[in-house]
Amino acid sequence: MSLAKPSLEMLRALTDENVLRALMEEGRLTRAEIAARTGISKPTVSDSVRRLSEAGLLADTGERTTGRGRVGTYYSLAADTGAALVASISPDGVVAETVDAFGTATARAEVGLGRAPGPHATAQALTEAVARVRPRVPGRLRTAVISAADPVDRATGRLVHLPDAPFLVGDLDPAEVLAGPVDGAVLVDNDINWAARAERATGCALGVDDFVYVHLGEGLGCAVVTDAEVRRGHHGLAGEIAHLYTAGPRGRAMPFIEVFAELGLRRAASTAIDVDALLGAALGDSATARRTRGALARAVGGVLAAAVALADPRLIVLGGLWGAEPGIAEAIREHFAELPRSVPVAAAQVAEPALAGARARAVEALRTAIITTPRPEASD
Amino acid sequence: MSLAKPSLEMLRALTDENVLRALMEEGRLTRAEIAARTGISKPTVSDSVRRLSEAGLLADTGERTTGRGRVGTYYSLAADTGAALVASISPDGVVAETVDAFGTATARAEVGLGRAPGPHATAQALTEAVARVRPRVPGRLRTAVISAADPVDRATGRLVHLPDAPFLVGDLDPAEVLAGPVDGAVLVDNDINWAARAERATGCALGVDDFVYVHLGEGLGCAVVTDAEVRRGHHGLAGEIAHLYTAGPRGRAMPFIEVFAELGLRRAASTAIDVDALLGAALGDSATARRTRGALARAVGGVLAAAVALADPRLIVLGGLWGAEPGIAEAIREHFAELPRSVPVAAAQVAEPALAGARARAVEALRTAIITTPRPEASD
DNA sequence: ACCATCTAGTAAGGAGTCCTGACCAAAGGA
DNA sequence: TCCTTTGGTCAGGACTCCTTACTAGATGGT
Repeated sequence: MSLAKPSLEMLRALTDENVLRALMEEGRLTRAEIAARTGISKPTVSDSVRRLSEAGLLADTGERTTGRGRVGTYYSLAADTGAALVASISPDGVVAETVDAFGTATARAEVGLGRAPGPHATAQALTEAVARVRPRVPGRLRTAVISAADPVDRATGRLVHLPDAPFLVGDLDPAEVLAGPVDGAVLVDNDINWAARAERATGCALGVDDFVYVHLGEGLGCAVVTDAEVRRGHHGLAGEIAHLYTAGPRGRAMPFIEVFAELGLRRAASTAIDVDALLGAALGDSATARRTRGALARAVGGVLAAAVALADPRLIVLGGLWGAEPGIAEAIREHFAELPRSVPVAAAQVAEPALAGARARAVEALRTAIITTPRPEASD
Repeated sequence: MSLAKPSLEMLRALTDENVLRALMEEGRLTRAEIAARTGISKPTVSDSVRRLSEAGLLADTGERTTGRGRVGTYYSLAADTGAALVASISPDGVVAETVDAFGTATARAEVGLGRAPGPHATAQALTEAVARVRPRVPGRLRTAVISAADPVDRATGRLVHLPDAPFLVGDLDPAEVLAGPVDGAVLVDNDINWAARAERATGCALGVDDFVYVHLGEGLGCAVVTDAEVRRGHHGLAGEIAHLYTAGPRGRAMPFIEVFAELGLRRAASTAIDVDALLGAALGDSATARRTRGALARAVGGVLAAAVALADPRLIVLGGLWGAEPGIAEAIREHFAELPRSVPVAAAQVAEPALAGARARAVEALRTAIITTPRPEASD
């Protein structure tokens, strides 16, 4: 039995939610406009606005309608309903932003990191970035959404290290670092998953319910979107494709990540791919470059075939430093088109994709937090 | 804006739904029992029962409470609320069942098929099976849920033929065949997907939200369950693993289905696996049998690794004629345990899994149909 | 045999929510 | 100045749900 019990209180809450959402989407509205937008009658809207104003969630903006007819009063969310924190964490540095319930970014700070910074320095950079945006926004930070360049454990939100995959950021628990400045829930996910959500919201996978986003950079990963959601799997490690068996050089079956070892394209003493070396070896018109491109295309093709077989996407999106490189992407596309059950391949197009995806979710989370704010019982 | 508009009608509908669901789960209840179960007050329940009785959805069963206190009246769903059809279609034959809203199977018929029957004979068998159960149930057949032993197109519900995969049932549109006897929606899905749902509901994957069900029989396939749902993908072809690249004999990368050609285990002039030959070649203690088992385990292991990489399941379930065969399953399990990121492997345990899964969904669909039955406006 | 006890269901009244339709207030245009 | 237009309020009514008190009818103890 997980069926909501009907009650008048529930109805009222639904009315208030309608009113709040209308204002979050539009910014400011008169009561008559809210009534027209939501389909709720004018007296009911007036009641709801009074309730929400008394609870401190709404406020008269002071603005008035102009034009024919009686002057109307514009209402908007109260100024102190709080903000949400968005941050992206990678070995290059930390970017932190705050957004309000209208989806507007209100502050931003970037903190760079030197070479091979380690988790301690990264945590400090995160703290620093948050400290820089914090004073520039009014109200509380009611929730945080974090993107990290490593796999994220779904249950704990901690970054995890998988065997034979590079640990780019390192052992870090963003929720712990943010426990001070943020007084609500902290949601952490992998940057590739956020990038996929961003491509679905505004990029080349606009509105596509089933697609696979393949990230080819220093690390290898992908995001699987089915039925309009990124599917994270039990531990949150869905899409960690380093160990997927594919075709290596000379037709041998081997884990995807091993292909780069065979081709001599991994960084020394690391499992990370040497992107500069890869681009140097694979671009151009020489016979060896063509051979390298072919080897990469076959290896990636095996991965794409696996994704198609298991997820049946409508589209495949290529992202990452070398995955989105036109010369290589074209080779992949050509090879993949030859395989049975090929699907369209597109290139990622959203700028700062991980941050964009996390930002959209942060707005949602903040709105939900505002709507579910416990309100005092009406009594006077 | 996809937010429900609040209204009193919606509240009443919710109350009625609570009452109906309580009765569907319990069979018969007095109004006082319904009130206790749902948390709704007794007068409100009485009102709802009166409404629903007048609409013909509920009826006094004639039974009365015994024991201390005033006699109570038992109510139950009306006898003519209809039934749902469940059918499983495979080259072996058709099994048809009807279920009522309580989840009880009320009639069953099986129609066998000869060797290589073809779609026409299969359609006839389906018609015949339905004709046999139809007279044994009162009321309409308000919905149908069908399991088919071939891939199913998600948009149309038709069976589809994939290159290099056996087309076991053949070109068939179950919805068309059933258009006469069934007057509601017809839902068609692959038998492997239904089997996975059954294992999640009552079998070895009980309550597991993320797992992969791998079917190894004449055909090859799998079902991917993430976030508690089977994910079908854009066309409904998620889990069609015949073309997935894996390790073949002598370490060569090749599509999964090709491994069986290399091992000489496919049926003549077909892409179907010769299960008898496979079991003959792989079982026993001879050196060649051990070699064959090893080759199969490596090939399946590559597929499992791909599924783990892309879906991150908590569990893998092996099903199908040779996948659930203990000797082979053990070889697969042993090999898979050696790979990085191994996860537990279990054997399927539900009997008639496809039918069981479809049956459960049929009950749900029927219940929803009854609850959303348009009811006459109260007016006298 | 009688009465206390227990339970299903009803009745009455009240609180709360939403809507319709009439009405009021104030500004712009004719 | 008067009419039109528009935001907002008021009054009344319909409806839903709940609490409290009560009735009906059976059991079980004394």
